[in-house]
Amino acid sequence: MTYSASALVIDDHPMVARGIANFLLSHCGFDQARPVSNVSEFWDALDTAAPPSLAVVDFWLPEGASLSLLVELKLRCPSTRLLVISADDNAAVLDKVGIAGADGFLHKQESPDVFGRAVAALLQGDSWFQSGTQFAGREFPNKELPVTALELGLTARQGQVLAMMLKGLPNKRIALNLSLSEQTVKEHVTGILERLGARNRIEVITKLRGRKLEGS
Amino acid sequence: MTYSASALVIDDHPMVARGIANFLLSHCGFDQARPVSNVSEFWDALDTAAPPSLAVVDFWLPEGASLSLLVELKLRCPSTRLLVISADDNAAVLDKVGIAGADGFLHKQESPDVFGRAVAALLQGDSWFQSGTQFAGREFPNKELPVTALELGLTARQGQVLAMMLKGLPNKRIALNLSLSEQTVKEHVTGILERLGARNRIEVITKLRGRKLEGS
DNA sequence: CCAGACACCCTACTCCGGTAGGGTTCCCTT
DNA sequence: AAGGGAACCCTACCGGAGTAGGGTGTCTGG
Repeated sequence: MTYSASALVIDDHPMVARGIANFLLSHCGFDQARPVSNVSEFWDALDTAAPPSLAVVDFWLPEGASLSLLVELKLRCPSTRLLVISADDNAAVLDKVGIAGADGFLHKQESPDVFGRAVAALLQGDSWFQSGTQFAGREFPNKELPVTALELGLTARQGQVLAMMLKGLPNKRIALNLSLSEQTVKEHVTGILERLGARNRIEVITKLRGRKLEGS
Repeated sequence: MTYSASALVIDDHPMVARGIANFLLSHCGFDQARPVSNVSEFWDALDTAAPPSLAVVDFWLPEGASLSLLVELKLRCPSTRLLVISADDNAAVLDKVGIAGADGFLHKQESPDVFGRAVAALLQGDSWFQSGTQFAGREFPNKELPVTALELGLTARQGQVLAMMLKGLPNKRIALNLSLSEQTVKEHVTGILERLGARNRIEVITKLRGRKLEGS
């Protein structure tokens, strides 16, 4: 279980990032754990080293950058496991995080023990969404909270296409609705899949579980 | 709009069925509308005549027969439009009805005017789910109410396959999980599609919108 | 005892979804 | 002026999904 594991930890409070990084080194068998405290530092770190096995991301980054960061990260380092931490126990947060491609979610005030188990689970390829219930779990009443296309790092057009994908429309129908060629729709779909880190439209649909997008 | 339209109306209270049938004849341009008040009568009527353009089905039939009746009907007469009526405004009802393949849903106490518009919408190929919001609408909080495979007229095996389909698993994976050949899975899938009146798995997923089945 | 339903397997085919790799236009920023 | 990104179009290809049409064995109810 203690392979060679590297981590990148981002939290806008440097001490927190540092603390987590140290914990990973001393208690989780990581041989590398770099703490950063802002987004550009984060990308720098990514560019100057091999993709880490784990990224720990604070949800409340300035300007709400975390969601797009998650998406972007999943895109650039598909193999990196994503653990999101937040001081906030809002179900909506957890929900959005799941959509954006995180592999796990934890409250900051969680005990080190739990933290360690979550990390272990992620490294093994499992998910960890607080209390072990996959974010599809029933205690999150799925309030149809709208997710904006922008939050997911999508273009406006991709957002329109995604909205129809979620209704279950096939490419041909979407093309008709938007007066496009089927091929163009396919390209938008490909873009969406890439962004959301899904392998096909079914994964997208099950991830977003019948949620609605901004512009209806 | 007033083609030759025929209807079959089932309600366990004969007077209600009769009243609706008359309304269809006098106000909706139907040239045939047969009221029946129990299930066997219903199937008899179906066997002895061409599939009607519209079926009006009371949700509260004895023994909760309406759900399986809907599924069965959709299977035997795919072209028949299905309007479900209920005295009950429980969101769960509306939800289940949508799953079972109904094209529209109405409260019994709805005004004749609305009733007429709903019927017209259905005959045009549209859906009608109370207040025009497609049953995907936001005012139904989607309580993850479990639907049993049996309620949908599925076999146990089909239920297992469906559960995995809803998680977004491809046939190959389902086959592995159940130790089956991919082909066998395909056949179960085909059976499910037939039953639920869907054209592909995506329609199934969007219809059931991430709900859970009985046996996990 | 036999019909029918169910579960299981097979080959062969079609169609749609998604990828790859070409191209044009518009617009925005450098 | 030049580059980049987004939107749009095309052909060609591959793999998964779903259908068609064959087959086997088991169990259950008339």
